[in-house]
Amino acid sequence: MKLSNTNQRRIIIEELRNLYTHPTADELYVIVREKLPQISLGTVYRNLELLADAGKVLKLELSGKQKRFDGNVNKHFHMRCRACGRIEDMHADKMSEIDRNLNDLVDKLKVDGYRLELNGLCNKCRAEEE
Amino acid sequence: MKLSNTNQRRIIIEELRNLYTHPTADELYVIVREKLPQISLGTVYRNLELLADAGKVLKLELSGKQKRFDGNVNKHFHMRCRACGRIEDMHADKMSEIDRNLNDLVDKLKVDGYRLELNGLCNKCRAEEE
DNA sequence: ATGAATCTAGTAATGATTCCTATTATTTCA
DNA sequence: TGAAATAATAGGAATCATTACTAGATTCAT
Repeated sequence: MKLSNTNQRRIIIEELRNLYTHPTADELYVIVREKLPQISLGTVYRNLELLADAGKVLKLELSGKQKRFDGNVNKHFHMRCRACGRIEDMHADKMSEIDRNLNDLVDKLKVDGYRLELNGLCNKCRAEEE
Repeated sequence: MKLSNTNQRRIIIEELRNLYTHPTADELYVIVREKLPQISLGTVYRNLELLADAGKVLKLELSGKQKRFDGNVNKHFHMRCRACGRIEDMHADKMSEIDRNLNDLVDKLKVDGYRLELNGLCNKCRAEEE
């Protein structure tokens, strides 16, 4: 099925790409409503699903009961902060080395791929701890 | 809070340890009911939670909407089969090497730990594909 | 054995997500 | 351009995994 160009869809993807918080569908709904007050939550869910299928956004199946979404489709890792629960991106400088490590792993185990969630302290909570 | 020794709890943990299927709470409920026909689903949920807190079973937060449980608390990986959805254990012979790889990763990223889900074909589906 | 602590079955409530439907918007191409 | 065809929407209902509640039963520590 071909995706139409609707206002709702355009604004959903636009707002998601402006965020670095990996919002849940309902969090994004609140934000999108500032631009489109009559949009429905179902529309947000449906579009996030379709956009994820089309590879335009990432659907994150991390721990926790709600799914989260990411407008950044470039390869990177996610860390859940053990203090506040926020999801933080890990744009490691050592990315290529880590990537090599994990590809080795996939190779050795003869599998297709992996899903990795890191656990630790986000920058904010680390700062507060000191 | 100290855990009492109830029939229900004993049989739940016993049955879980006999399984290698990483059952959901409701799947385990069906099995436990063969021994305790009047047990309630809530009891299964509550006990799995308590046993996980006590480190006696593992609560797996993998992708998919239902949580799964594992009576094997030794360190190992899980793979979700892309064909049938089953969760299979990865008791890699190369475990120690993999473990080293991942500990390096944690070290480099300065995080506390990780949660890894592998994706691939389980033994059964691989056999059927041939 | 007994009082305190813990647990149970059964049921209700919750909350994230999906489904449904009548209506509206977008696309296609004659 | 302007129908007809396709896809999308708002709003609300339904689903389903999980958690919460409660009165009565079991287990524990002494």
